[in-house]
Order: sequence, then structure tokens, then C-alpha cells
Amino acid sequence: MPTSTVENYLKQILIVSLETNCPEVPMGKVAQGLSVTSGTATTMFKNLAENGWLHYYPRRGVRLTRKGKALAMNMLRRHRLLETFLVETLGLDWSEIHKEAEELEHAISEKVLEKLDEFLGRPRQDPHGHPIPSRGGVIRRSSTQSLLSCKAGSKVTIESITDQESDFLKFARKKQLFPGQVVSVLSHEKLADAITLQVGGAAPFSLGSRSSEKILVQA
Amino acid sequence: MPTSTVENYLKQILIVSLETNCPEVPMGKVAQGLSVTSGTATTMFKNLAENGWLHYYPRRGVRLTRKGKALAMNMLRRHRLLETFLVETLGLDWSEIHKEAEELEHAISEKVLEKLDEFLGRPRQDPHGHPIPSRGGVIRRSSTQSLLSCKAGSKVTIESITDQESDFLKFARKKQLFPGQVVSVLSHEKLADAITLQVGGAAPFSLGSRSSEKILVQA
DNA sequence: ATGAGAACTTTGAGTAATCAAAGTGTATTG
DNA sequence: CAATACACTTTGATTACTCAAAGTTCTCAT
Repeated sequence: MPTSTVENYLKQILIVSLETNCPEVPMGKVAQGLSVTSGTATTMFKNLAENGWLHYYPRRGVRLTRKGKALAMNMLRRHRLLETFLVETLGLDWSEIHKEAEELEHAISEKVLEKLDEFLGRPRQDPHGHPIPSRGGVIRRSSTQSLLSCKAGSKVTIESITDQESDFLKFARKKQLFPGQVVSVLSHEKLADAITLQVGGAAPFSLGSRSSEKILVQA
Repeated sequence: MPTSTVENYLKQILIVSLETNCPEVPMGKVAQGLSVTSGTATTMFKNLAENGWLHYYPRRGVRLTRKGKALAMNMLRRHRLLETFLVETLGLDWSEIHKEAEELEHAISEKVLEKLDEFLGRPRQDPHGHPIPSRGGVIRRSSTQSLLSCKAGSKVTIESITDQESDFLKFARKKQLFPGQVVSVLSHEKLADAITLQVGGAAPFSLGSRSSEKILVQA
């Protein structure tokens, strides 16, 4: 049975590969995401490769095996179902659920997870708008369009917020930026690196490119 | 912050001390309960003593400090609230919840625990009939009388089942031996080491002393 | 083509937890 | 009052993970 450290590495690799839309993931991205030194990650990669979780291409990166991807998908499923439970059932704030789910996802068994899924009514997406992988490890393809790519005058629906930082999520909620919301792009000044938005009848406000990149939308 | 191993040792010490009704607990009982060798437990005890969790009296045993007892009580609270959740909310069978809660209790935060307690309606006891410690670490005193001490002809109410073994719990449920049930003691043969019971209108059956000891009752 | 810098790997060392097996202390029993 | 048996402790080794720092390889701009 994999340790929770192994589970974390595999999940992180999957997340990066979904983000970059590329199955091969460089070492550095993983080390950074897990807050370990690069040496630690290298050592771990060799270990994971020996145990059949991934292919390791020295100085290039890693690629999950079928077995590794299945486990990683399962971790994502656990994480997102738990986040949903924490918000929907226990009423926690969406800005504080990430770290909680990060711990619980290693402790929950397959059996309890299934019961939880049933109890929650088999949700398709978590509170951030991220798709929840099915038991078989299938996941809906996320939008590839972020607010950053929207033209002035367009009207889009928020699909998900791809940031787990508590502070950013609190800000997002205050501005009514959450999955399902319809947003009007009033202006998009490429040179000034700023997008001005309006949500509902509230006062317009602006986002920089770093922030608008984190918000995935659909036309 | 204590590791989950530390949490397990302290919880086990508390459980033994509650069972034996004695604050000083011998090394062997703890090692056995945790399925580790005696050498491992000795090493750990010295470590725990150094960190102020307990007092270590070589070749005699250990006694939790105030700080150690507080943490141990909190673990018991987590464990029992989680067991309650697994049965009440998710509908798991009471015979399979112990191991599940054993994992989850280390992963759940104080904040989530409080929300869970609230969601469950602040239950006073878990599905086995064990009292749930309050947030401050106060616990109802359990009955000290087991079925083994009941005389023929007496009629008692089951308070709790002090065994977490899946097989025994399945058997107990089949025989309708669970908290709240009223049981008639038809006979008690000290020499034959057997007690004959009747629950409700079902056919009478017998229990040996090992089993009847595990069932705590009230007159 | 070369030299600087970035990205990655290697090495040596530390921590927490564990076991097996050898060693020690103590309590009882003949 | 031994002799023995049991409970406990010590020792030496292992596993899984981690870091800091030194070493290597690759890429790209000059």
C-alpha cells in the first residue's frame, strides 16, 4: 500500500500535468508544489519509478504509468468529494477547506468514500467548480479559457477558480466570483495588464493578469 | 504538534487506565494494545516523557500528565464522534467503523470536529454505548458492572459493548445485544462458566465468561 | 564555440518509528 | 535462600522521508 507521501507526489504530478495539458512533468514543478527541495523530489522519483508508479526520464521529468494515474485520479476524487462534504454538509467556508481535505484524503477508505459520494448525491463538481473524477478515474475536461483571454464586451460564465489560497478565495467570494456566476467584461487593456469586470448589479472592478488567469470561464 | 503515533500511544494509555480504573499503566498492556514490541514501547515512553506527555517510572509503567491526558481525551472524543458519524450519517455497519475512525481521527481538525459535533446534534455516546468526552475532556463514568456479575433472574439494560472486534460485534448484533436492550439473565452457572440470556421474545442462548465480560450493563 | 546560469542529481547526514535479540531486574515458588 | 521465569530495557540495524550543499549537464546568448 502506498504511503501518504507517495499519494501526495502522484496527485501533484497529475495536477501539474492537467494544468499544463502535458503528460510529462518536470521535476521542479512538483518539488515546488509540494514544498520540498529538488534533491528530495529526485530521490523520490527514482523510488516511485522503481515501484511502477511512473516513468522517470532523468533531467527531463516524469510521466505517470496507468497504475500511477489511477491512484492520482483517485486522490483527486477523494480530495474533491471531501471538499464538497465540508462545504455542503458541515458548512465550512470554501476558503478553508483545502488544507482540511488534504489531510482527510489519506485517511478515508474506499468504502467510506463511496458512502459519502452517495450521501452527497454523487456531485459532479466541487465547490471551486473543479470536476470530480468518477470512481473509474474519468474526469470532465476543464475549460481552457480563462478570464484573461476574454475580449471587452463579452459575457461569460465562471466555471472554476483554480487557486486554493484562502486569501484569494475570500476575495473572490466578496466580489461574487464563484462557479456559475455570469460576468461582463467591460474592458481589457492588454498594455495596462488589467481587466475590468461587472458581476450582477455590483460596482465594476479590475483584476490583473495573475488573478484573471486563475478564473476559468465558458462563453 | 504531536505525530499520529504519539496520539495513538496516549490514547491507548488512556483506554487501559480507564479499563483498569488505575492511572498507572504497565508497559506491556500498551505494547500489546498497539501491536508493537516491548522494546519499541519502552523507547517511545522515554521519548513521550521527555516531551511532557507522561511520567515514566522504569519497570513499573507510565502515568499521563495533565497535558497528555487532555490530548488522549481529545483523541477519544474524535474517535467516538467519527464512529457516530459513520453509523448515523453514512450508514456503515457498527462492526466495521472502528478501523475507519482509527485513521480519520488523526486527520480531522478541531474546527471540522466541532462542525461535525454540531451536525450530529452533540451526541453523548457512540454506537457502542461508550460515552463521548466533552470538548473540555470530561467523560461520563462508565458502568463497572458487566453481564458476568449478574445473578440468575435479574433483568438488566445493556450500556455498552467494550470490544471493537468486527466478528464479535456482528455476533452481538445478530443476538440483539446492543446499547439500550433489556436482557433477562435466565441462569448463571459459575462452574460451567456460562450465562444463559433471553433478549425480547427470541430464543435463549448462552455466553461464556470471556464474552459476558465485554458487555457492560445497568440494573 | 564557449561560458554563464538554470535545472537537475548526488552525497552525507538527520529524524521518527520500528524490530529482533541480547541483557537486566524482580517476584515468586519450591 | 536460590533458581527460574517473566516483564522490562538496551543495543544495533532498518525503512521512509527529509535537507543542505556540492557536483553535473544542458541550453542559450554572445
